[in-house]
Amino acid sequence: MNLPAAHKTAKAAPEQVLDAAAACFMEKGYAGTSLDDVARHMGATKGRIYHYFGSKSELLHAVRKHAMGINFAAIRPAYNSDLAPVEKFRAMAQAHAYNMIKEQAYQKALFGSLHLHITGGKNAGNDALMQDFITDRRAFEDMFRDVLQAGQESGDFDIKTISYALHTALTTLNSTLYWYTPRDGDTDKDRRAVAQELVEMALRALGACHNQNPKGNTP
Amino acid sequence: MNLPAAHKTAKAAPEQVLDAAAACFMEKGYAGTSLDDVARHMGATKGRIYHYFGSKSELLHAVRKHAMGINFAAIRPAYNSDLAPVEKFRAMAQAHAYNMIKEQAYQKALFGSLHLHITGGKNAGNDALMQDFITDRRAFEDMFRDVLQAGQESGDFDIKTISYALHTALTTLNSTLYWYTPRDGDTDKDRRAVAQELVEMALRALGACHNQNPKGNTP
DNA sequence: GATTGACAACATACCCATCAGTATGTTTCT
DNA sequence: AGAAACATACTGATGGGTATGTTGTCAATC
Repeated sequence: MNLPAAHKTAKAAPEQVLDAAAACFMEKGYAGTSLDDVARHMGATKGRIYHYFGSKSELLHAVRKHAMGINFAAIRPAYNSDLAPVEKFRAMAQAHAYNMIKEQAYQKALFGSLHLHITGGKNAGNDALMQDFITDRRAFEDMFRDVLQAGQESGDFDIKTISYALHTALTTLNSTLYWYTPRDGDTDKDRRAVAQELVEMALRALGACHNQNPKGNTP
Repeated sequence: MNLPAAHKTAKAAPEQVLDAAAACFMEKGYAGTSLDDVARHMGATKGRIYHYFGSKSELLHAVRKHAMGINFAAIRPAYNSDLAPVEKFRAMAQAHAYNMIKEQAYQKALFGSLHLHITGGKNAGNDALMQDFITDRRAFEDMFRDVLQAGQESGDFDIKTISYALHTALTTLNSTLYWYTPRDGDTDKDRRAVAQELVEMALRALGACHNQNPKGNTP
């Protein structure tokens, strides 16, 4: 009822807050970021934030939710396809690895929070919200787990312990978050190439030696 | 000159502070940890901390230094050996992966800080201290890089981009920090077995397919 | 079509708890 | 006695949260 007409709407206001929060959480971590920081990052004040989000932890949760939404959307098409395990994994992995490169802000904010939960216990925000997020994360991992399991049973993968293999593969695909610095002149093609190399290594780690990828995949 | 005699010295006082700091930084992150938290964790007060360390960031730096010292000590024997590239990598990787499991507190504190630097820029502590740490970290990575390069040139590894392969391998070996929860009944043997599975996957990711490890390594 | 009023969408100003750092004791050993 | 090894008490600044003010927009009414 109060859409800013059709002036020159850059982006919806709540999403601007989310973007600013993601950027700040990425740069300085959740605890290290003040709401004044977030507000300053978008040229506003705290009033703007509290108008849309009830608290700091709620804002974090919204950022995480947004990030997870992106992640699910990225791999779902491949997951729902009827490809064979190895090829399905390749498609999902490629989409995910590429996604990690492209949405660094949200993903780093998410992983920073995730890291603290795993390691610490009951910190970093409301517990109910955190639990909800853990459930999402679990569902996401299970999509990959399914494919690994299917591939193991069909003999296409050579996996010893599913859990270890799953974490290793996902960690590999996520690894760009920890070392890839976005260049100013990097094209979409570059990013896809990086993702593809990671996918190849992940596939080899899973023991899927018997496939030469035909150079082009999931165009 | 002031060693606490030979009473029942559990541990040197400064190291107690380091341990407490590492534990707190692991649980709640650097920014999320107050020095009162650290003090409370060892049943003392801030006076104790400031008696040995000049500031919070200096304390963080000491924790990182300590962690890096452990890391170097873990892989140096294998690095200085005259093993062939693949076997040298296996030995280094095994030692490192095991080390990550055993020294979780220091390592998580270290990686939390590392993560913020990579992603953020000039935060999380004094910049000179941070630069010193980055140098250490670089030197550590280079030890693995050397072995990868040697293995690539000798044809023992099948690596496309050294940098990507290096990060993938290290990330895999570090990955336990993000998912392995130390059980109460886990023996040293268990930990070594987990490490070994990761090493095998890392080796396969590096294209070192042509070796069946003879079940026992670096005893 | 001008007026009004109600509400969204913020900004400003303020409150209070927390926290890094300091200044000053107090104890214990040598 | 003097210094190491702390504890206690305090300070200034920061930050999450709140309370209140201000502005623009739209819809009903006149």
